[in-house]
Amino acid sequence: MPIGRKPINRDFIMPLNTAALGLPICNLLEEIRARLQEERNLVLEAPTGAGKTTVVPLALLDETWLTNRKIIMLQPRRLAAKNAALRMATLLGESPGQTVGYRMRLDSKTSSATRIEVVTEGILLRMLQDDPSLSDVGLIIFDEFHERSLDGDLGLSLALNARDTFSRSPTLRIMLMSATLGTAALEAFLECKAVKSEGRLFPVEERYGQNSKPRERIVDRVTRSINKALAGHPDSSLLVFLPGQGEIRRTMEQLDPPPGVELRPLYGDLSLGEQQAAIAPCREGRRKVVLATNIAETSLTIDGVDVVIDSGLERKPRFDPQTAMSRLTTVKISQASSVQRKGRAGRLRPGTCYRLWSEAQQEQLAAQDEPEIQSADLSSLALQLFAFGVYDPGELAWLTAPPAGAYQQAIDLLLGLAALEKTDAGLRLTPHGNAMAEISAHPRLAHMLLLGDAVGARETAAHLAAVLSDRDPLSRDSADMRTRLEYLSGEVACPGALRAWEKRTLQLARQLSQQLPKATRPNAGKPSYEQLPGLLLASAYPDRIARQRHSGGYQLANGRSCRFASPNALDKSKWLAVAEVGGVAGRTGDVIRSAAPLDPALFDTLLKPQLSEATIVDWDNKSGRFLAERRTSVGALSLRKVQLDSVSDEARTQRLIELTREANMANLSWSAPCEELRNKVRLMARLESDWPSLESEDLVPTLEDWLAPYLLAVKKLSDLKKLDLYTALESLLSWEQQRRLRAELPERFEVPSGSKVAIDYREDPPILPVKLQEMFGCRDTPSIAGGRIALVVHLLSPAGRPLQVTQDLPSFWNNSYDAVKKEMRGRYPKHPWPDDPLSATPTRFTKHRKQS
DNA sequence: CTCTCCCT
Repeated sequence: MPIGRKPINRDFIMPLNTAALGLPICNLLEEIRARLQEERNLVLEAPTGAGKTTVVPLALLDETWLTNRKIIMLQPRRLAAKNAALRMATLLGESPGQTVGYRMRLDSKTSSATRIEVVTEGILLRMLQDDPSLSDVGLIIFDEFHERSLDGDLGLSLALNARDTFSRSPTLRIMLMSATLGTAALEAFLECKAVKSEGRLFPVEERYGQNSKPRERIVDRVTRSINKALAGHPDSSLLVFLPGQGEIRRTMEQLDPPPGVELRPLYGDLSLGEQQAAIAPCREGRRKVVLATNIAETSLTIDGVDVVIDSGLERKPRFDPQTAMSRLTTVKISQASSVQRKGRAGRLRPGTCYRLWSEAQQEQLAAQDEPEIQSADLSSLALQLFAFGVYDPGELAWLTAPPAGAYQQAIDLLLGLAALEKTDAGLRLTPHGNAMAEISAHPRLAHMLLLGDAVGARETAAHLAAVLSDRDPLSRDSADMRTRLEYLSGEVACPGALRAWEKRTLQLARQLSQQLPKATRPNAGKPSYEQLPGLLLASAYPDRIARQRHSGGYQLANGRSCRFASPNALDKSKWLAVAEVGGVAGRTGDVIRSAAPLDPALFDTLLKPQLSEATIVDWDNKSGRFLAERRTSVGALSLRKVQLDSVSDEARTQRLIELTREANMANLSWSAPCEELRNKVRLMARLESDWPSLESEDLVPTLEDWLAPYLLAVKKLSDLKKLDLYTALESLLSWEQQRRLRAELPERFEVPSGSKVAIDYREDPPILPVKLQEMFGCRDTPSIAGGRIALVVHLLSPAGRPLQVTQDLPSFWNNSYDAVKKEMRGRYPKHPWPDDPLSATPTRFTKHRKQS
């Protein structure tokens, strides 16, 4: 025991908890202790109100396996972390910073005596970076793990990895605390059995909607429901869950509340004061209707509410790997979320929850929310992994693995920001990327900070990065990023309402600035003061460099179009560096939320690395030949074109391949022999391995390999049709394969009459169409490929009409021939219809010709 | 038809 640390009187604390607080979790403490004594992983399943956050860490403080190492408890939110530390410290008769401390960005209270640290999830990643073995930590508790935040998932995977990599004794213990749904997956992942606790909520009655007007707008349904509930619960305050600000505003416009009822909006964009006003209790004799977004589901609790009205909807961001942008979508909530929302009505006494959907629909909701890792921007995660020496996410164990598409997008972005480079041994972190990983901001912003430093604009870059890494209260009024910079630099006095924002943003900026490498001398050229905001933003968001269209609006380097939501002074600028783009899924065009003018002269200096050059070749109908031009572009925006004198064979071939690929090879002449070759090779591939595929879906991706040599002769577009496709296809087969193809799958088959009948390879199995009389005496079904493929024999009448289709000739002679003979003898009397076809002489002629 | 929540 460290000198000077007061021994903790657990006997005093625990009875206090049990008796005074009556927390259900207290009955399970002995079991939790016993389990952690034996096992290194534990899942604790406990609903809200069980008291786990306060009681569990304190109860484990004196366990011998801790060997004086710390307990780290993770919280998804700053306020919750601070509150948890405060409650625990109070129970010990201390204040935060003694035995119990907390740490979060820009705010911490810890000391050398601190044994329990409550930290936000992002801090754990920084801790791991400082000490990858976590040598002074004995237990990590992930609280509210069911929320499945990106940092929580990543922190768990990295903590498990740290334990495996630096195995020591006693080992690091890991505990997940989660709400009641979905713990089975956690148990399986950590190979342990959950300890389950009761909750402490009052019963809440669930009332489902009738779904009588399914097409009614959500705002109208909510309005009706609020009016009904206000009448039906004359003394109650209401909490209404809506997806977003728009619905809150429209509902408030429609409502005409009775006297004594106050309407209070509540969402994250409101200032702290406005949020507190929404939560504050009413004056005596009055009641309130709080119209809230998801902020009231987890972050803020509203006391004095015993009726909840749940629209069943929420807005969620969805990262689109195609455009590297997140956009908002309105989606149905999960069952877990509906339980959480309902619980808000039962905190102090029994309550009622109105759900605006039917009981049958409840069953169809997803059981739980999708883990954030499945729909998030993964560029930060990818950079962190590389900084930890994890070059492939597959090296870690994941509860939910990062999706491949978004991960690849993240890698592409990091390559574009020069954080990664390709080497013969695969992708590696560059020194620049290493410096980026040290900075606690999105990789785009970290890159911008380093560039700002290199052009002698460290402070401006830090101000911009700070603005862009947090909620931006100015975005409603102004899209021009320069407005923020003027406030933060002190050039323009900041309005009083923005003082809190200004203070926090400057704090953030200072921290970011301190994370940059020590004073490097500006070495990358000197932009002018006017050029700076645009340059910095364009370095962070090169894919959102935008150029005005003649028709108005802008086109982005990523190919999409966007515009300002309302007339804006910025649209005098032909070029913009756009930072944030908004827009709701399903609506056409995106909205520019923040941007700065961009000086195109920078493309010749500091932004030169963003340019790409390409030779574009195309067929020119007028001159009847291929023309080439050299094109300089920023992403999808073309800057300059220069006509070239001649077209190289290589460039022309490449263009022809593109055209062929776009046409899915329909621009080539697929003759009957080509088709037959393809059919035959398909047959052989079914019988044997090692045959190439001539299917379109396999040929199109490999056009460069097999078609390119034949394209050298194609000087005009019309030459494509003359190209010898058959030879090109055949060359995909080895000589031996070509020989065997002819031997195994012959063009013709010799039937008993001596005719050499063409086999029809268009069907599988192939068809042998032959006059019935020519097959007399044939006891076995004809076959090819050394007897491995029985042909489908189409037995034809003398007029060439199919009489019978069979793959079993003996059975035909035995069973069906007699009936065919009876019917046909009258119609074709000149042809032979013998009683015993197997001993008759096969012939292709009539009786008369046969005799002659 | 003016963007959910959260964090280094």
